[in-house]
Amino acid sequence: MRKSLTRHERLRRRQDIENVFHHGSAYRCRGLAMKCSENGLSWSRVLVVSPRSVGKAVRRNRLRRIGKEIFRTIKYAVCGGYDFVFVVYPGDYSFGARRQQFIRVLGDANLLTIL
RNA sequence: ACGGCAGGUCGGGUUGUCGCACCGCGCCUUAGAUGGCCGGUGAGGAAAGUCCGGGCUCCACAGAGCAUGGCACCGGGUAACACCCGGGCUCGGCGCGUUGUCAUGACGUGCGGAGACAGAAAGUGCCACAGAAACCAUACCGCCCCGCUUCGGUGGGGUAAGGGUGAAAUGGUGGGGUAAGAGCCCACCGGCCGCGGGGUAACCCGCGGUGCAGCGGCAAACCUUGCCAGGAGCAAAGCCAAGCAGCGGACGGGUUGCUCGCUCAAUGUCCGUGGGUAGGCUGCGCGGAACGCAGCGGCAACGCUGUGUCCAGAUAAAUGACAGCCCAGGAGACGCUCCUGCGGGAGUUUCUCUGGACCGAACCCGGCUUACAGACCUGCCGUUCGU
RNA sequence: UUCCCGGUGGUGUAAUGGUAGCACCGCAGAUUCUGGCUCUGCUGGUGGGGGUUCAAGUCCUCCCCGGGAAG
Repeated sequence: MRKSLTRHERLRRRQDIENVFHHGSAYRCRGLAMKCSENGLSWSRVLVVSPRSVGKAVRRNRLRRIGKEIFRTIKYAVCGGYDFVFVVYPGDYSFGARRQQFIRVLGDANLLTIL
């Protein structure tokens, strides 16, 4: 399976994002929060966001990119048909630790097919 | 060699795997830039703060003035500026020379530095406390003269040199003069006025006159003078499809044969128009105040000419993840070399560990300001070593 | 992205350019058998740097922090 993460697999419209934030189910662990809701499509869409408390634009951009990278690499195991919003909180975590956070939160939501 | 100051340049590189965005009249595919392949490109010196100045867009606009805001030595640069360059003046620093003092100094000159540097003889206002007095008048302690005196002082007058107050006290220093004093008089310095010379100008130099009652400070207080500014900002603005609110028109039942009128129900259906917001496209990055190199002009900022290059375009917002090697830098270990005051210090091969700051384009430029690990270059200063 | 406000002790607020006050809180003492109330005293502040001025919380300028508006 491909490991890409194209424009269609990202949440881009303001209306869709507001919808997930207001009506989605919430899951969280230390360092990460997730909201998701069904989108009626055959594939999933994702958005990674870092709050103001992380720091300045450089640090927030970097956290967001790491989050996108993690989702890209574990995408093959995630159920389709959902919109995800990940909120990445600050903390001194390695790439592997961040990856475990994503897997745990998705597991709590019962949206992992294998593993 | 080390350290400091000032100015300038740069601000990690490279390989592999996976991944992202844009571009190509590239190729395949598809109803269709739908998907794929190939190739190219992909953050900064500050992209930051949003403090100035422009371009660009729309609105307003006959012309002029007022208000408001900004700027303010002079000349140049520039599209423009509160920026830059050169010059002047003032201030303070260091060095040198002359002169003087018990001492601090004064003057001249050189170097490098700072300055929002128009006007306080147009007017208004403020200058707390202290002080006699803070700008229009004058005297607290004093000094001097005259009178009285119980010899302690006291009354009248002159004076502003000395003391005192204060951030600031009516030009400064020295001499003459005087009852004591005072630009009262003189010399020098300062100020003002006039003339001459130099300079585009700011300003400078020289000569002469004037005792200087026009003369304190504050304009980042009001203000005056001169100059410059119409307002908003790419979320500007334009276009596209859809068509919500609204607007216009058409379409009902009953009463009667029909029309008007009245009444009832529906507050609907269809057509047209359609502001704003949301969506898409343009604006938006191949031709510009662009960048590199060379030549010429200019003290310089900068300009001109020639030649070459095309160099990010995202939009909940593209440059990432992992691994390896190299390059700077830091720490440690075993050795080796040199110096030694025998405590140690300096340099270096190899190995190990560590390790790259400030920070993310959002219409685009020119500046300013602020943040910043480290490296390199140039100049000056200091210390040490060698010649 | 653009624009606009604000910052004074721990908290809430005053201050024509001229000694930074007031209230609550805190601390100490007095009063009380003890605590509270009350009384007396004290600690502690102009967000930071630079400039103008004799003198700056106030005027000018550059940063820092906080809040708000437009869509």
